[in-house]
Amino acid sequence: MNNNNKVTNDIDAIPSLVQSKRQIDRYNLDIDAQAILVASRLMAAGAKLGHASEIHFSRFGLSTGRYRLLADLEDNEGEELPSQLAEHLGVTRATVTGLIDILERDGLVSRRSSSDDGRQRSVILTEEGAKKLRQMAPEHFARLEAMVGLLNIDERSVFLDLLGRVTQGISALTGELGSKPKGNISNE
Amino acid sequence: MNNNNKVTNDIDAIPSLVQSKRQIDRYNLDIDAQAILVASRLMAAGAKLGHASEIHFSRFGLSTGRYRLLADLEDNEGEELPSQLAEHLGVTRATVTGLIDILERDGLVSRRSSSDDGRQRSVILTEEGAKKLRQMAPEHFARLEAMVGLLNIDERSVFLDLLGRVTQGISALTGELGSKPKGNISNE
DNA sequence: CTTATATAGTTAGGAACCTAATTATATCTC
DNA sequence: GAGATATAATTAGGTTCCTAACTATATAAG
Repeated sequence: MNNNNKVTNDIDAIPSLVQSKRQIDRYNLDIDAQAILVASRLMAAGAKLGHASEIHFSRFGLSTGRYRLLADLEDNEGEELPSQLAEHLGVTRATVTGLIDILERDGLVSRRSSSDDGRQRSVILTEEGAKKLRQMAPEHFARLEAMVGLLNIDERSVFLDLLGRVTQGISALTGELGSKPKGNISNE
Repeated sequence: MNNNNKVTNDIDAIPSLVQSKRQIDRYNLDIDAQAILVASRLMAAGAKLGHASEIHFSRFGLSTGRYRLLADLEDNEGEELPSQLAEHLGVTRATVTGLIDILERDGLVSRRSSSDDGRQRSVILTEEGAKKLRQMAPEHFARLEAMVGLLNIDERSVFLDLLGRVTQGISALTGELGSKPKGNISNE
């Protein structure tokens, strides 16, 4: 029952429609229970994916954030400023500093002071860092592809469309009540 | 350019299809770029939602985890064991202990030793905790509903179906290479 | 030129969640 | 009933990311 319990744990954590209904009914709110279910399921999925992602990257001695930093470096000729990395990854500069610290310690990137602007210290993908990316690519991408393997091509397009719109809607959580979501999303 | 920068940050962080293509092409892998895009977008959405959720609940003096614990208590007649809570929330018992500590400090729950089993200490939703849930319900659910407001009823069903299948696929990240995803998901 | 202000990166400290070890109680097995 | 084993909750310490404060350099205003 030990191992079994862990699996059950994940599955039981999936929010149900009856649960959503019950919560709404309790306060006599005029809310669509399925909408709440969508929100709850997306949160659960996001948390699950985040956790799985850390496990995935830990096999290569990386974390999700450190992999994303390396990949972004590779995508930019192997050299970027910390501020650019922060923007690309959608994290703060403070977080980038921490990611670089560990990657540098492990020899996957190095720091170089700029002569143009004494405040800047650009980050460089080392040969070892490039090798790491090369080595993990086949397994990494195969697993990502397998993850969406239960969806066919058309379904993937639909999913991207719907996910994009829900993602826009996330601002409803943080913005002013009753305001329309803003920001645009393209598939290119 | 200060405030503007923060908004741009989020938007730029959205992964693009060309980016996925470039990464796959670099290593001559036989992988569907759109599949990688789906995976990347879902990760980005999950992270964004997680962050927004914390901001949302902080308005009520709660965190996402602490709210979920209160809501689960309310859904179970206001009394549960920490181990049950851990299972329902999909977190470890250690995490539940930490959540309870703060909720108890704030007077929203209390702990009671069981006479049945001396190891158990059940958690009770206090009147103040119930009041907190009552007070936040209208705004909380209205915001959740608004979040999926860009999807009509049919689209919500489709999204739930597709999200469910992708969620099943997440095990491809953690499981053995080439193994089929397992576990079932119902909409009830 | 000097003072004020903006910007790049870092440091310090905090929140949320994790794993592993610990403590206390319960339940088997002989 | 005594010793081994299992279970409930907690504690200790680590990871990831955050905000806010700080340092150093660059730029603008007088």
